[in-house]
Amino acid sequence: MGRRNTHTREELREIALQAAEDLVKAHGLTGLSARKVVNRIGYTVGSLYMVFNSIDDLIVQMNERTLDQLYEMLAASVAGQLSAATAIRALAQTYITFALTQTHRWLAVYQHRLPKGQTVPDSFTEKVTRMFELVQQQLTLLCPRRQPEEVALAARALWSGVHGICILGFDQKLEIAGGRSIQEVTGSLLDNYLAGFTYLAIRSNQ
Amino acid sequence: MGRRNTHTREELREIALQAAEDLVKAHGLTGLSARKVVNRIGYTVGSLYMVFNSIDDLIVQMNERTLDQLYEMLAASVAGQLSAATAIRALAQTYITFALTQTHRWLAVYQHRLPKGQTVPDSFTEKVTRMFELVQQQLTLLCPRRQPEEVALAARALWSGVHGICILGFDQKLEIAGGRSIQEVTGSLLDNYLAGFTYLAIRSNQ
DNA sequence: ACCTGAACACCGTTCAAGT
DNA sequence: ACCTGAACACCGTTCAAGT
Repeated sequence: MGRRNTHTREELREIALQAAEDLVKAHGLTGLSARKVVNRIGYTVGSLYMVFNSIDDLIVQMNERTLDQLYEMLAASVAGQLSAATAIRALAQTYITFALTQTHRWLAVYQHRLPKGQTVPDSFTEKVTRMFELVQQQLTLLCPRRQPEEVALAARALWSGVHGICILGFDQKLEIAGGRSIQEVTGSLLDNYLAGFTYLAIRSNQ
Repeated sequence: MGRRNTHTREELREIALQAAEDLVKAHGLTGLSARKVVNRIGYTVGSLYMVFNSIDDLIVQMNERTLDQLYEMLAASVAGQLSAATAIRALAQTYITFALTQTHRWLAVYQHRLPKGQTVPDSFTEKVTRMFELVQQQLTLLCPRRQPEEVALAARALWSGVHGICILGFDQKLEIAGGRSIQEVTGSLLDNYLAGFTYLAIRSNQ
């Protein structure tokens, strides 16, 4: 026993995070445990604590990777758009598609909660902020004469709205009981919010 | 040991749910466990399974009580309002206040997820639907000429939006990084969405 | 019929002991 | 320095045994 050195610390971190991701993909955050992760990579429980402070630390790092991948897809979906209006709709559609196809990984980002006193690292918060800024940029293009603070507020309202629709959509809380699809509800949110946002902008300039 | 009969089945269920609620109030859903619940009420683990099918069953029943109380407060806040517009704002404010004051109980409703194949009972879904209908009623009063399906869609979009803002607001995901208060973001959502919803209604009637 | 408490298969985390 | 595996204090769930 002891001292195998088949992997560097960084390699160990990498394969552990990959194993964690696979477990979450297959069974959700509930299906993840320290022992299951190390079983997958041929180590024992103790070794996990050479690379991670706790199982929560591992989960946060796994979730940061999910946020990275989500951001890449969002950024890519904006790139090809001709107008700010279509770009915002593309962002929403990409977010929904990610939530629909990577449901377990996406849910894990929001489901996981750190114990009492702990807070998520700055790197995590930055990745969330980046997403809001992507929306904010397009809203600025849509209404260039609006105050930046108003646009920042709008980006948060709109993006939280899309997120809320996705969250409730998966909890059988939307579809059931005469409910509508996530796409339809998001369409209503974007149509009416953006109409209001641009209309009120015109009014305030008169 | 055995056969104390100090409580009826219904009383046992009641004090167990109350103990669970107290634990969640104090420490969140993570602070809840079958053993902690029975410790609080002077029983042993096994007895819990006389009244509940599983710990998830207990949590679902506890969450239904939270939804009941939330609904009562929402319904009460609408009662005193003079217009549909102020009623909708009152609903949002009551929802936010509930989330801010009963954070742990409110979070537990959305945080808890049933294992793989299981679904939440119909009684649970109905309690969620009731909330949407409260908003839907006011939107119907606000725009009486709109198709009922459009109003239903709007209620879901608007309410999911408010919910999303609350959820992200507590995950340090809104406030941090030049963020705004939950109240401000909700204000932006309501102002712009309702402006768009009523404006587009006028346009379509011209 | 009601309730216990031991048993089982799990957790996360720590750490002396081995190489 | 790296890694193990036993130990500890927890889980949820079951069920024979007691009253």
